[in-house]
Amino acid sequence: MPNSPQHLHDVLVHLRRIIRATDLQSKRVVKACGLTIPQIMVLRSIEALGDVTVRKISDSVSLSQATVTTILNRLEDRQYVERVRAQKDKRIVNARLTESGLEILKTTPPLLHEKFIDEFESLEGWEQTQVLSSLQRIAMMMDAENLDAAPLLDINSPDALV
Amino acid sequence: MPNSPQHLHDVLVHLRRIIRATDLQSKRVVKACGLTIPQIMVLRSIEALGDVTVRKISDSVSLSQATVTTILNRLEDRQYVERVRAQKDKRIVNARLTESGLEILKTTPPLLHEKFIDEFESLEGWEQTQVLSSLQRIAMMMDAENLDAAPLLDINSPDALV
DNA sequence: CCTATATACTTTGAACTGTAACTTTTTTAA
DNA sequence: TTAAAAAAGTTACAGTTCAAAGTATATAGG
Repeated sequence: MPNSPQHLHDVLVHLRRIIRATDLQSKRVVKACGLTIPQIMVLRSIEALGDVTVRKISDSVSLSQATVTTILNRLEDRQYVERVRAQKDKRIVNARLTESGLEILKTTPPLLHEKFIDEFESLEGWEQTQVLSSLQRIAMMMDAENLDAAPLLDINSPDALV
Repeated sequence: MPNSPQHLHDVLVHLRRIIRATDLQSKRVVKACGLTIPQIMVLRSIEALGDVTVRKISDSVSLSQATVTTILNRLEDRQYVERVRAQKDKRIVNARLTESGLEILKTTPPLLHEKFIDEFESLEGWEQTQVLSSLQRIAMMMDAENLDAAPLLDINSPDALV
């Protein structure tokens, strides 16, 4: 018989640790290259998708439009990105990488900690799959927006974002 | 043969979705009871541990001391908590729940979305265990502080924090 | 005793994050 | 045609989060 209340509590504890570890990794990455993880994800997303709207970036990196706007502001201040208003529909803003943006992207480290990467890669294939599918399951269960069961394995994001 | 780069990328994507879902849930909880998830976790931690130092709270909720301080500031402003300086060692600050603090705690909803709780509880016992152990594994692999393999199942946190 | 170090906590500064309200532009419908 | 509704972004605001620097107190060594 599963002990759900205890398990749920443990889920919460582990999630908090994971969120914290992610924050800490972002600080490490900042020290290494001057950009935070969300900034790098936005840059890579623009690189992968070409000139792209704020909405598409926000879908691609799982952040709200408002958050992407503030991140774009900072990236634009530093001239890694420029905004180009679309001609046919003037509501639309396309983000575009600058030369410096392309340059800095080359200096960015992996977004997951090396320890994590090493340990994950040292897992057996079936273990990797199990971890991944659990993670996918949790992501789906937590996604209160899509109340219908979303199709599995619908990952069609730009690659090499790690 | 495992396709690690793709898997690592997928791990990152799912983690981001999970972090976002957690943020969104916190906003929902605020609407329901006026407190954010971190605030509730701190309050429950104080409730569970009794008069307790900032350091212990920060360990218990997996947040830095500085973060707990700012959360305590807000909770103290609203008089849910009071700080009591220890007599024998005046560096130490103990946090204590007030009457209102105890009251408000009774009104707080579960910290995981109801959809998540329902779906998690509907899983088979072995599935719950698998999800939980994957989560624990990820949390451990991401924890760059503890480079040695931490012992499994060392969960001794106060209960009913969900 | 007195200085150096360590501990407990707070402050500061910068970034992330979302909702709600707002502006501008486009589309729809009367 | 023109008013209403929708869509794309931005702004305002409040909270979270951490590292690093700062403050106050305690302990250890000379």
